[in-house]
Amino acid sequence: MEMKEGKSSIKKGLWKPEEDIILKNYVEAHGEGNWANVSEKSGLMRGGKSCRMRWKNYLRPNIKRGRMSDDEKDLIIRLHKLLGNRWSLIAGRLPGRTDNEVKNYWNTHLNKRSSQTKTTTICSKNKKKLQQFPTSQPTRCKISENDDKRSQGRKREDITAVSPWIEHARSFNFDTEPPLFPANDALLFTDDEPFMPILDSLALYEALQSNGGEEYPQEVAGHATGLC
DNA sequence: AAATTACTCAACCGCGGGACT
DNA sequence: CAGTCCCGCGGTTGAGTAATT
Repeated sequence: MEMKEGKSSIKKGLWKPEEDIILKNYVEAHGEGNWANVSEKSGLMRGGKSCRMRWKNYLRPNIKRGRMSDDEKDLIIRLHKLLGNRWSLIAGRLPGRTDNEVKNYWNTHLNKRSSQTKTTTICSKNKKKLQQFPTSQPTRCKISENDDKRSQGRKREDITAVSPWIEHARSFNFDTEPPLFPANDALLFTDDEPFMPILDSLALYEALQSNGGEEYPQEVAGHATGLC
């Protein structure tokens, strides 16, 4: 897996304007996809993933850059409360914004803010960080030794370590026990809760409805209302 | 003015999953 | 069915820069 990108000839680091032009021209000529071949065929010495990421987060048409509007902030907060860290889902509701941008924005602006006001919705990973660096700022600190140790042995198992809420979720029987929907959705979801597929479409529906009810797929609304 | 600290965000990495052979 | 390839996601890093001392 990812063998091709392990080659030493693959260039890394910030993209230069001329590389952007090459990639943009190539994608506009050949379309998106088949990223693995892009570097080879376009002459870029970049990995497929890097090309895809650059296109998706920066070069793609209709990318909206700059400050988040209040509406966007509000929607991010609302959707994050409901969906958790599913940035691509959240970004999908924000025209012109990318998952990376939403994720960065959350981590740098909103997470900081919420950690100041909320005490019960710190995700398990951040808990660890906060214990390590007892400030309200969850972003990285310049303690490179810790950083190195942190980056080593970074594995999925660490992330998916069983926590009490997962155990709780596992014990929840959706077949016989449909979830209740309190008026205050904060009671239903916290950052510490797992993704519950059965609630996903409803969560989106509710989030969007209370945000002015912009367009959403019919089947989502139907699914959601069907549950209610 | 220089050094240090804090912050932002583009980019990288590892992984899971679907498609294909 | 198993192996491989590719795509996309989410977590994390680190360079660049702003703010502070």
